[in-house]
Amino acid sequence: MPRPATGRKKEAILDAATVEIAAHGYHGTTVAMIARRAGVADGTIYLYFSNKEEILISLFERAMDLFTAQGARELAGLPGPRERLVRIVELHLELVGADRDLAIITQVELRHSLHFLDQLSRDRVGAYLQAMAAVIAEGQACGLWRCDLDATFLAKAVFGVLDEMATDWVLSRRNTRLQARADAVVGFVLGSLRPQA
Amino acid sequence: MPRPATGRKKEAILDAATVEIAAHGYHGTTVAMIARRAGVADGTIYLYFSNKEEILISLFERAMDLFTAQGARELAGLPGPRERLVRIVELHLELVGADRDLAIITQVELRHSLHFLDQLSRDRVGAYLQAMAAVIAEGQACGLWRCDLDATFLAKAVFGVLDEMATDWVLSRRNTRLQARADAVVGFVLGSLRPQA
DNA sequence: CAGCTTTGACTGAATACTCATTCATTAATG
DNA sequence: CATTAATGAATGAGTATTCAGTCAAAGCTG
Repeated sequence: MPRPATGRKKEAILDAATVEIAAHGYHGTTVAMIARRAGVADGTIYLYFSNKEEILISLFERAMDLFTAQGARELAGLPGPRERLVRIVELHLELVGADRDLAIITQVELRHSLHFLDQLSRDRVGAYLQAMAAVIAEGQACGLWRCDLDATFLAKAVFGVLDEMATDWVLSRRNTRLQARADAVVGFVLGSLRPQA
Repeated sequence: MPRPATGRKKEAILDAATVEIAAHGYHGTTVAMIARRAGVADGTIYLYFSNKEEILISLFERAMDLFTAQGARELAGLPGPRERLVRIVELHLELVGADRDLAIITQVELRHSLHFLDQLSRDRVGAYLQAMAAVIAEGQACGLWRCDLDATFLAKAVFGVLDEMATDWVLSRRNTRLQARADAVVGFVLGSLRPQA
């Protein structure tokens, strides 16, 4: 191997790790398996990642960066909180549903240990929840949605629904598309936010 | 120690495993750690469980049996679907919130591998979801709740909300009680089920 | 440009562990 | 005594990580 564009290997390692970890789980995947699939030597992994766990973290961060980038881009143009929330729901299901291997990792493998989940939750997912809560608060402020429940609470509830749909899809063997549930979820969520009678 | 009441040790091992796994995670807990806390020898564990994973499974099944037993008992006396669903929400939060160590295991540690989660999901959690869907379908049948969404879907959505609240509580460091969120969750869930305007 | 030097990305066998599981032995019991 | 629960040291399989060495390319020099 001469001196090929550095950075290609890092991507190759992350791609290989996604496939292997989705198939065998984090603990069932050895560093050697990832190296083999990526077409690099075991040691090469350690030129790009300081340890096995960092591969998993990088995987998640790469995915989350794409997610938030696309989210920010798409939401910018939308006029009201209703349109934005609907788009958030659609995007969530669309992006998680786009790559089953990655979905297995985000919905199952990443929920490893308290310490791990705690850290992820606090950082990236926390920001996502806050963004959702802001949209909901806006809808509350203009009288569109119920105000008897806290926007942060409502955001968590909506996230819970989305997350459960995603996990259910990952675990279901049938060959459905996650996106197909978007209408039902939108119906549920908008229903739940209507002002109380 | 030769022949003391058999069965006590099994419980002791499960209790010890709950504490250790909650503190260090499943993979961070060694069989020796569980044995030490339970006050038995390493080998004794294998008189009661065929391997380490079976300890985790037994743990979950013991908890789930208590859960469904109490659920069945409490729901029997309630007149309508509304009362039953409210009680399901309250019980879910009450029982998960009653033991933080156990909650760490059900909300975090058990979600380890696809294979594992898949199996649990299909069996015990599947039965729980079906019971909830039955209550919702009943409410739909008597015109109490919206009929434009499938009862099975609605049950999953409600479960998602409950599960997210539980996970959020487990990860939050503040010393709140999970039960304290019951009113908000009930408000959200009943709101989401109202018939569409 | 032709030889020479330097570089550092890459390799993969060897290391240095950790732990689940076993089983020969011990001791309580009826 | 015979039986059997219980023990815990020994085993050995499995694997993350290291590191001494390789070699293609880039830089240097006259």
